[in-house]
Formats: sequence, structure tokens, C-alpha cells
Amino acid sequence: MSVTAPAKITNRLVQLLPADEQHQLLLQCEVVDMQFGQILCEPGQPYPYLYFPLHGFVSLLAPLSGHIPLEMCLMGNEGMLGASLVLGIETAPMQAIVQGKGSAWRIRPEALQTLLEECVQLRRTLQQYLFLQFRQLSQSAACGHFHELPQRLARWYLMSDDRTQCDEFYLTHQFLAGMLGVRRSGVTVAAGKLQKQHLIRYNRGMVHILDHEALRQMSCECYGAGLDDYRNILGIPSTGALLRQSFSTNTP
Amino acid sequence: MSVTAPAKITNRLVQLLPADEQHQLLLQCEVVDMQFGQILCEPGQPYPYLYFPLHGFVSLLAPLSGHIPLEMCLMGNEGMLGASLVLGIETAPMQAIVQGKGSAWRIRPEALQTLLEECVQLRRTLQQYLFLQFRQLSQSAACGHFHELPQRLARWYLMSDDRTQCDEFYLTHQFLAGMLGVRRSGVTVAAGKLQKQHLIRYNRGMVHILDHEALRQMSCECYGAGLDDYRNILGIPSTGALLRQSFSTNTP
DNA sequence: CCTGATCGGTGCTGTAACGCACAGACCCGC
DNA sequence: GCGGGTCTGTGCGTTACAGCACCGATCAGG
Repeated sequence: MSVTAPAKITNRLVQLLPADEQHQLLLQCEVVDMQFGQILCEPGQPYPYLYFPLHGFVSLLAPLSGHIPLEMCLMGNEGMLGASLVLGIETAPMQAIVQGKGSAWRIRPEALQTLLEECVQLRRTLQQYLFLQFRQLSQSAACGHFHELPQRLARWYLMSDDRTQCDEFYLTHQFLAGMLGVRRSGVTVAAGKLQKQHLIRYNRGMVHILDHEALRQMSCECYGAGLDDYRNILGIPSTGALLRQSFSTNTP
Repeated sequence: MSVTAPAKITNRLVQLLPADEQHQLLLQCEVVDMQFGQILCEPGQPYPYLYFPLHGFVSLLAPLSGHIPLEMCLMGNEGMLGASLVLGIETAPMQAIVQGKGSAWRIRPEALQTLLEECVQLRRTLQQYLFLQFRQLSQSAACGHFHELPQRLARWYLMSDDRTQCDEFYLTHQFLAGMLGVRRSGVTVAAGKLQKQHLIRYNRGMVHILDHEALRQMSCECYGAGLDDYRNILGIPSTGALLRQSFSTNTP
């Protein structure tokens, strides 16, 4: 079994569980790669699998006929895909697609359903995470309506960075445009501004985050609100700036 | 007890419950008036009460500093305020405010928590309704981003009409502007178009729906999607056009 | 090495909103 | 009947996008 992955490569929701529940859960999981662009579920369709990302990240998208699906929620190893199963409903509310390739523990919905009946903390954690998604959804909706592109873009870069945890990831303007529901050339202009100010650097899709702090000041309040929510609801910091600090002081 | 209200004035979620659960629930409820503009809960704060609207309707709003809160979800007697309690979390995810005055059954969160442990169908129904809200949230987010004001406005009038069930309600342009996240004068222009086409008529806040069918054609797909969702998830038609038909054929 | 595809920069025009301001119509209370 | 508040209509300049088009730079494959 690949349970004994490197310490940092794990899933933070699973980490919250007591040892016995972790063990039960991981017995039912298998490690899989997530390919860039892979579609993990479709709205209204049953989940084929549920995923606990280890690295890489996944987007939840809301499709609207005649438009490219709009991103509602970004999910890395601080979250999971399929928390709505805790409501006893087997169909997915939204589309999920892999935005940053990586790996995940995956589990069959039936298996998780069974576990949910026995494991108190697992159920509790999934409930909390679902509540968190609820908050994020409403935050993103308001953000997309009121805030302007450069701010939203900065937020997006920061969120992606938090979830990849390596200051470098692959993301073309074209793709970002889809997520944010704007034109590709709009992204180019906004990203160009950030690059000119040396907050980021990019080339043919590879993005480097150069200055977190300045990027954060450029971004809208929604980024910080997301971090706060995570801490308040789950009781631990998300993979955000706070976590990065504690990590960087711990690295040898 | 005021449980024996007129047959049509009830809550459709409660109606879904078996008789014994209904009885248990209503024993813990009291009937209250909902005043226009009354704030029923605040995001991040515990719910003082939970509400099953009987008539009138309530909005869920997402606040963003520097802006008027944006509406995420509209709730009449087809829904309830506080379904997120089924996740075991006592704080409200969003603000709720009374948009159309009316009445409701209200219950203390602790009382509902207790009932949830015993009543299987109550829990199931609240879970389904929460899932539905999840869908509506993402739909509204995408709608607010891509669709244009006249379409969104038509949708809003239809949704309000469904929830008041009387083709006439009080809603000023100013208020609508807040809900939709646009200027008041923008609403005036859009509503003026609808009035010129004889789809609605309004005067100093009193709105009459004149032509449902035409209004529906004018509205975006999101209106129909909401009705479909309700039927698919809860298994009964919402208080939408379909229901109105069956009602109108039943009235003496 | 050529070819085709992808990525990103740039520049137009068009438009749905914005912010702001003002004025008429109507209602209510003193 | 007067005055103040609310509701609605309207106009103006501004702005952040959309939509479209075209370009060069870079990369991958035969």
C-alpha cells in the first residue's frame, strides 16, 4: 500500500481524523494520478469516485448553456471532492475537473457511505467541509460580480499557489479566462500588469509566484476571507500563507 | 395551537414529512409574523430561530464589504431557513432578510437538533433541501455573471411570484437593485421594458404579474433550471408554474 | 527543417453596465 | 395644504468589460 507517502504529501482533511478512522478510510482508498483536464464528475450524474487530493488541484465548475463553465471552488489537499455525499445524495452538484495534475486517494461512493455510518469524526469533518464550500460558493459569487479582474486574478494565483505548495505551476491565460468567466485577452492584460510589477512571472503557461505579500495586497478581500473561513470552520489553518510560514521555518 | 391553518397556507417541506414527524415538529414550532426587512440571521452568528415560511419570502444574502449584499437564494414556503443545521453547525452561512412579509413556523435550533436525531424523514428532507440550495447557489452565481439584467429581472419577478402565490407583491426598484447587485436606475430601465411589453405592471413598489408565459420566455434558462432542480431533488414540483396550474384547476 | 498548434501581446469597436445628478409624481404626517 | 420622504423616469459622461482580429514567439512532431 502507498499509505506511507512522504509526510508532507497527505490530505489535510484525512489528517484531522483519529488514527483508527484514518486507517479504516485508507484501507478502502487507492492512490491514483489526476491528469490535467480530467473530468472527475458531471452535474446531476452519480460520482464514479470520490477524491482526497494529495497534490495537484481540482475545480468545481457551474456550467451554463452557451458559456464556458464558471469556477465556483478550488480544491487541493485541504479539501475533498464529493463531500456532498454526506447529505445522502449520490449525484454530483457540479462538474469537477483537474486543473493542476497530481495525485489523490480515491474511494468508491458506496464504500464511503458505509464508512460514514461508523466513523463519527469522518462524518463531522465532511459536514464541516461542506459547510465551508457553501461559504466559498457565496463568496465567489459575490466576488465575481463586484470585484475587478486584476484583483480576482491575483486571488486566483494565490489560491492555486497555496494548493500546489511550490510557487510554480502550469496555467495558461486561456484556461484562466474560462475559470474567471472572462476573455483570454482580458487575462493577458491583467496578468501583464502583475508581471510588470514583478509579482509573478510566466511563460507559455508556467507561472512563478515571485511576491506573495504584494500579490495579496493586490488581491481582493475574498482571498483572506477564504483562509479565515477554513480556520474557523475546520479549526486548522488551510494551506495558505500562515501554513507556508510554519512550513518554511521547519524545513531543514 | 395554530397548526390547523387553511390548507393552502402550509410549508411544502413540512408537508413531505410523515404524519408523526409533522406532529412532533409542529409541537415545537410557533407561528410568527415576518416583517418586511426583518433580519433573521447574520453570517457567522448562531441562528436565533429557524423558519419554515408559510407565506411571504426570505432572501439569503452574501455581504461583501463596500457593497450592498448580493442575493444568492430566494426562499418561500417551498423551503426553510436554517437547513445547514443538518450539518451539525449552529452558525448561519449567510445573512437572511425578509423580502416579502408573511408568516412562518419558527423553532429553536436546539429543538430541531433533537428532532433531527429521531426523525429520519425530517433529516432526509433537510439534507435534500440543502443540496438544492447548493445547486441554486452555483446557478445564481453563474447567472449573475453571464446573463443580462432584463433576463435576470424577469427571472426574479417569476421567482417572487411563485413564492407569494398571488401575482401581486411589494418590491421597489431600489430593493431589487440591491438583490441583483446593480444600480437602481438600471432596474428602472429594465423593468420599464417589461412594463411596456405588458408583462408586468407596477406602481410605487406594488408589482402585478400580467403575463407569466411571456415573462418566462423573457427570462433566462435559470428560472426553469431552478424548477427542475426542485422536482428532481425533492420529488415534488416547487411552487412554480406547474404548481400554479394544478392549483388553478382546483380552485372552486 | 518545415509545419501546425499553442501561447501571449496588442489594438480596434461596441456595449452593458457604472456613478452621479436632477426632476416629476406620489404618499404621508403635521 | 404644506413639507419632506419615497418611488420612478431620464440623461450624461465614464469604464470595464465583450467580441473580434491579427501578430510574433515558441514549441512539438514528422
